[in-house]
Amino acid sequence: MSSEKIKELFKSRGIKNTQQRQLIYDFLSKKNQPITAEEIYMVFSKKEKTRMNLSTVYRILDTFTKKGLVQKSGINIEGKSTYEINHMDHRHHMVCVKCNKILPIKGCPLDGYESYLGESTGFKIIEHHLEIKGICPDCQRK
Amino acid sequence: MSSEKIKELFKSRGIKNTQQRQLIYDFLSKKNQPITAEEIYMVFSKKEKTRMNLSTVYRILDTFTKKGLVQKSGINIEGKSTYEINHMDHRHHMVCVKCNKILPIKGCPLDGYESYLGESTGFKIIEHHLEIKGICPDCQRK
DNA sequence: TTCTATGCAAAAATTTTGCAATCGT
DNA sequence: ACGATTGCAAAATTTTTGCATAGAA
Repeated sequence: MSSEKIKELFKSRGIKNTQQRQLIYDFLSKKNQPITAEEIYMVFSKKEKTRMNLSTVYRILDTFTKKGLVQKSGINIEGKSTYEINHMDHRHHMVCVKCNKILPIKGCPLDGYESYLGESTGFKIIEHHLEIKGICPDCQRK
Repeated sequence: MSSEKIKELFKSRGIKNTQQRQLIYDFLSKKNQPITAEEIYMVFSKKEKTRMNLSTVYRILDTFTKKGLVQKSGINIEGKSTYEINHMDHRHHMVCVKCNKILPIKGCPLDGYESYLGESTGFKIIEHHLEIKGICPDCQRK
């Protein structure tokens, strides 16, 4: 997504277009994985050209979350919260218990099941949350 | 589960049977829902008869997790990690967001899917965790 | 220009740790 | 009695906040 497109997206949501917000949004949309605020901070604080404070990262993630651009993921990495782009399409992940690598899963295995469950139990289902843990191919070889 | 049964369970896992561990295990198995360390602490620190320190709660949860009795849930409540009993029989629940009623689900909707996922990605899948939220029939009528 | 966002430093909140006292076997 | 567990206080870590400055509309 181009810088101009992101700017438009921000405008449509009433988010002021700042350099830091551009950078974080762009980064998250490319990352496509739950990531901690600190990881984001590390990426940018190392670069000479960008000014980026950890507080700012937290504040921007908070803003994005409130505006629905980002969501706090259920996954914690070393005790830190993680965030990810809020794909309009519902998505799940696998987490490697050894290296904490996160892999998105294509599609949702509960598609269809939810409506079946709702009908058979009378529950009005609002959302679900699925976490799959395992060992990734790399760590299996070690 | 009786105090004696819990004691046996501890013994079988090499966990020393202390008063605090009994209390926490008993509480968690009845609670049957993700809960924060602080919530557990609050429950017991208010009672005259029990001594229970927040550090102890964290340490016990850590011990239980390592021994497989408890698992850290993916869900964070107000920025705090949550923990829940690790049921040996693989089971899922629906939680009513209005009255917190919990309804077990028959069967696991991911049966079969896990092996498919493992094969197609090379991940060695260890476990999964599913939470379904909705509004129960009773609360829909209100 | 005006209002908001950022950086910085400090505070608040959560989780972990060291050590002496206590408890369980 | 011995080693493990707990309470307490303090440290470490993560997240939030106040305020002056810089930046966007």
